[in-house]
Amino acid sequence: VMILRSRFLDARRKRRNFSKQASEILNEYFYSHLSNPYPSEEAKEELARKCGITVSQVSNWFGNKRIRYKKNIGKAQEEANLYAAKKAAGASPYSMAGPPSGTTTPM
Amino acid sequence: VGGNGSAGIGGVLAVQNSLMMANNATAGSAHPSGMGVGLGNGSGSGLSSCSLSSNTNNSGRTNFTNKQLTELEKEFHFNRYLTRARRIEIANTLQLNETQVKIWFQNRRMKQKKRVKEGLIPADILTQHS
DNA sequence: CCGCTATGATTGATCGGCTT
DNA sequence: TAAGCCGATCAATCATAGCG
Repeated sequence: VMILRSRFLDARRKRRNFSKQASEILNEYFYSHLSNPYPSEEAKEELARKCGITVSQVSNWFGNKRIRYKKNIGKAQEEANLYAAKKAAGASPYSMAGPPSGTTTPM
Repeated sequence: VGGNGSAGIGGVLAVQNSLMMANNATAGSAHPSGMGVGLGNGSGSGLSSCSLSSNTNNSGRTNFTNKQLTELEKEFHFNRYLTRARRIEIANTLQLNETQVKIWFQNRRMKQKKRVKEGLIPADILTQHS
């Protein structure tokens, strides 16, 4: 049993956390577009370039981020929200529309 | 951690093994497109019962066995697209639904495309052109 | 050195849109 | 009109990195 179990540790799950800076860029984008955190293919390419990762990795990051963000809401996530608020204040040519919720999300 | 309740011992067990690898070509076209907005969603899961030979988890996710995956891979290399007849035959042999076989092939194609796109995997057999 | 959490990747299945 | 495919995403899970 369990033999076979991943014969050779494929280079797939051998991940390496992205650089702090890459995470910064991704998070900034994510929180700056909370109303629609779905970057276009072009946006993904640019993010990938800035972060030094592949487009697929950017897609994976947003996929994981969206889901994990939802699973929290009301936790440190809101705290991270000020992340965007702060950076957005500085420069954000994007439009911030309807935030997820005013105060606390009843549910 | 056996995540799923796969038999504790002497069972099917099996974690994502290294059952992948393949190549092929065929480029597709990527197009951006507007889509739904905002997070949120809400997959309506209406599962219940079903205790046949389908190993679905608590969710509606089917855990294919190594045998099934091996057969599907084999078939995929033979043909990246299925005919209705072939699909039925395979579904029958592997005890899967036609839909599952169909979906598996679609996902497999996308997977390969992705590999070719960035990864250099290719070489692909079936480049019969020019 | 160990246990737990954070995080990147994989994948069966779903959704919308377009084609046949 | 229905069925299949594509592209993107979801949702659950795996496996490892990293921190205390």
